[in-house]
Amino acid sequence: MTRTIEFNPATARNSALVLFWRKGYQATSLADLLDAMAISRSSFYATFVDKRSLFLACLDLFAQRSIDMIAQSRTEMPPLEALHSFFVRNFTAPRGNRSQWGCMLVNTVLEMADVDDELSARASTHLDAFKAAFEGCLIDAHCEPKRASDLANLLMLLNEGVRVSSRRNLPPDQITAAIDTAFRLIRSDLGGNGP
Amino acid sequence: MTRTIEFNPATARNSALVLFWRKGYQATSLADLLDAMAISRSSFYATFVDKRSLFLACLDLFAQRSIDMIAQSRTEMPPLEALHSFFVRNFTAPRGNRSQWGCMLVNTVLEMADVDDELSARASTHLDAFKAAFEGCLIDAHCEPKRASDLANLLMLLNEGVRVSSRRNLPPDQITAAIDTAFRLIRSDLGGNGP
DNA sequence: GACATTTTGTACCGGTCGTTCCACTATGAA
DNA sequence: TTCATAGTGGAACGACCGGTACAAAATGTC
Repeated sequence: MTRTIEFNPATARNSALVLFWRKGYQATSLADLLDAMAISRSSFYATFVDKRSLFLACLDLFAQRSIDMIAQSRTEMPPLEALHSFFVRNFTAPRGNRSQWGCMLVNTVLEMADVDDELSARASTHLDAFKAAFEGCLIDAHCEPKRASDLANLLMLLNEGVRVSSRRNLPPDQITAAIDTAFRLIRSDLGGNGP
Repeated sequence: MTRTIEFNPATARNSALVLFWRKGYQATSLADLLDAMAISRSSFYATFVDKRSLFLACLDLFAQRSIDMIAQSRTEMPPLEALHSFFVRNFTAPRGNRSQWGCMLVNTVLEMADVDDELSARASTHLDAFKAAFEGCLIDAHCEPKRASDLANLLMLLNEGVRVSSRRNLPPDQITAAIDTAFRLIRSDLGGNGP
């Protein structure tokens, strides 16, 4: 007896995304993918072309979701709190242990640098959107443009660092503490030298 | 005509280190290694056991060299300047474009998380030594133990972030500027709230 | 020159990789 | 009932993987 309903491509793609996110491109075999997506080899190629194309689609999907996450935080609370909560939420487990998988974009940049320029560059381009989002929040918080750009770059370093640290099985409070310290420094800088 | 002198294992291992550093474990094939090390397949297995063992040796070697780098900076200038220069030097090209390869430990943590626990954990353990070194510098700079630990954790995030950013082909001054901003904030925090 | 040692070149192993192909089966509409 | 569509299962592909085996060649020592 086989499945009686057509499989849902979006659901299958999402299963693939999770696998790529956790294990990266190279370590994820086709067998792993088919198993997780619960579709046959034939359906896979008919629907997603090939492994590489699917990975690119997942990369784009991941980026879009992440940016949406920042945008939503931004509608729910003051800009600086939104930023802070984005950082904390990213490695404080919401469901499962997603928080220990880091950021698929960061993972891909590192895995594919000097291996596959297109994949690495695509991930890096998506990361640029993060900087823009950070900068937007800072502008909203009445930060001068020059300093907003500076701090946004710093927040990028911080974000990438958090994504690395979250894959290291460190005591969680160690990272939250570091994030809190960073935001305390930033706030005091903004408060003390504001216009 | 073949080589007339025995190959130098240390030199060969160093060539392997560079390759692993740039391309990671999985993307580096045995053929790549033999080519870079300029030795035959037979000599490889006779001397380095297998690919995995060689990688572990390279990982340890990389960690030792990095820690030595911090220690040396620390003997050459005041502790806070030593820290700052460590950060800047790590992605300002000293020779070749080594600075664009990031940190082999960070690369390995990400590549091997959820793929090979032993390799990932070993890299992560080596990273712990960085935190200790950072903390030591801060203590030397007359920082209270509690705050030294806090700031060391923050510097770890910053360091990991720099190592990711350095693989992204960004304008270099963008990263230096972010590092400078971070150290400005830290200095002002230390100066304003010192004992 | 003879010998043991070291290194090389090469062929080969079993396994896995991503991909293609095709006969088969279930489904839904006419 | 017939027919097109959608999905399955599995065999087979060629390429490459890390690792082994072994005879030939170069080397240093006596």
